[in-house]
Amino acid sequence: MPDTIHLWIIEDHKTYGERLARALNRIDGIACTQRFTACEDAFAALGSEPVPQVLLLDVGLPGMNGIDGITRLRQLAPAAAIVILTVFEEDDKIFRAICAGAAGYLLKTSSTDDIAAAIRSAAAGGSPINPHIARRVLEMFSKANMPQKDYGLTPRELDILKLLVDGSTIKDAAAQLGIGYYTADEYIRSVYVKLQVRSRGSAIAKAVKEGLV
Amino acid sequence: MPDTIHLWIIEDHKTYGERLARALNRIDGIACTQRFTACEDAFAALGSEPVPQVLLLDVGLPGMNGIDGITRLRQLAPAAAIVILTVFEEDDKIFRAICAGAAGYLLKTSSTDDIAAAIRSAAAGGSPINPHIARRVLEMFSKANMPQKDYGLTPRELDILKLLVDGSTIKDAAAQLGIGYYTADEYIRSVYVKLQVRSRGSAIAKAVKEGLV
DNA sequence: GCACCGCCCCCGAATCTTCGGGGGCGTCGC
DNA sequence: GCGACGCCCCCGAAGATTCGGGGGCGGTGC
Repeated sequence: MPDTIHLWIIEDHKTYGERLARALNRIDGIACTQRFTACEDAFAALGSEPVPQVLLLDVGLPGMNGIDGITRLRQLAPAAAIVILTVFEEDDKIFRAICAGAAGYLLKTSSTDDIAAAIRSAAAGGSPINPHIARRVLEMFSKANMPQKDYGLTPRELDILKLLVDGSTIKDAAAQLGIGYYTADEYIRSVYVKLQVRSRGSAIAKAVKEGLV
Repeated sequence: MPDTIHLWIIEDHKTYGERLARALNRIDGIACTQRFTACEDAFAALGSEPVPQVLLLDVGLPGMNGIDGITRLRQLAPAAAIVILTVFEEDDKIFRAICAGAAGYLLKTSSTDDIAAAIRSAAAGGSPINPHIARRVLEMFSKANMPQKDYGLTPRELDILKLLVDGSTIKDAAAQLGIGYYTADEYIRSVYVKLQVRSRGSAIAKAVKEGLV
């Protein structure tokens, strides 16, 4: 890594931001070229200053809520990797920050060295995540995709279900599968029983929600 | 951390596994007490041996596919943190490993020190993830939750749509909202136009898929 | 004033869905 | 051989849905 990484810090807690900037500047290969105490200031600067590779952001409180700040920053500087540095570790905050496009999530308990390493990997296209946070993310991830219940649907039943989800009528679906209308109807009824629903609509909703298709 | 972390390694590449075990054993606070070349061997050992805190697993190839291996290991040793150590970085593999309950994901390009640090944070309840992989996970995450398109549905239209997704008929939905059947029908038609679908089924599927409800 | 839009209501006819029955064929395991 | 099960087919009647029309009320903005 011959080039130094240009870094901006957005941090409303003034003394912490200052100390962090000084500490990081002492490290080889990292140059903190700007420091702000509010997202809005950074928006303005993005118009005139060269865009940094990495943006360290405290999704704290000031004015604009941090999440929207990420969104705006991403619009203004798509190339910059936005790394969150905060004290919060609520699932919801983490979740929304990630959805808004954060490229990393650190806790303020991290050491300067950890932060420096994180900045480097963010600049290299990685996503440094505090293991604690990562555990949360992974849990959310698997929770969101776990309920892969097995309803014992047969292949044919799944075929029909897929077609229904795609918007076919029973008639259409039967035609596409090359079977008779009544046969298709039969399968659908069986699907209803197995999914414990009593209508096409609920079956489709359940199928999509639980990723059966 | 006064106690040493008990570690098992499951790695089909014999010499790599041996070297890694030796290297890790030289590190303070880590003891690799078992080493296997196939998941099945580990299953057996879990019956008689004390369960390790951390399980380093190469989701490579032998016999059982690695993903199912994770699932089984989680059943047999729910307390153990399973950390994947592999050369693969395809989205699908990563995704499924995480869904199966992996607590970490490292690449074999990692240094021994990195691996040791990862083992420590896994034992402490964290989820060490290679920043490269983390980026992938975060992208999957935000991609899965981004397409929050705005179809310009009115509040009333959304009400009806929600009820449809929950399995109501138009009549039921109308009753629940305290409006007439024909009015409900009206809204539904409008939803169809806005979502560009032509049937209840597709509307429900689209609504669920895109998280409009 | 007038257009536009959200909200509310109505009708009829064609079509689709649901659910109660009825049947048959082939394969697998006991 | 017999049951269980997947797959295939059929009927009819009650009810739901879709789509083509029709109407009205109140608010917002030009």
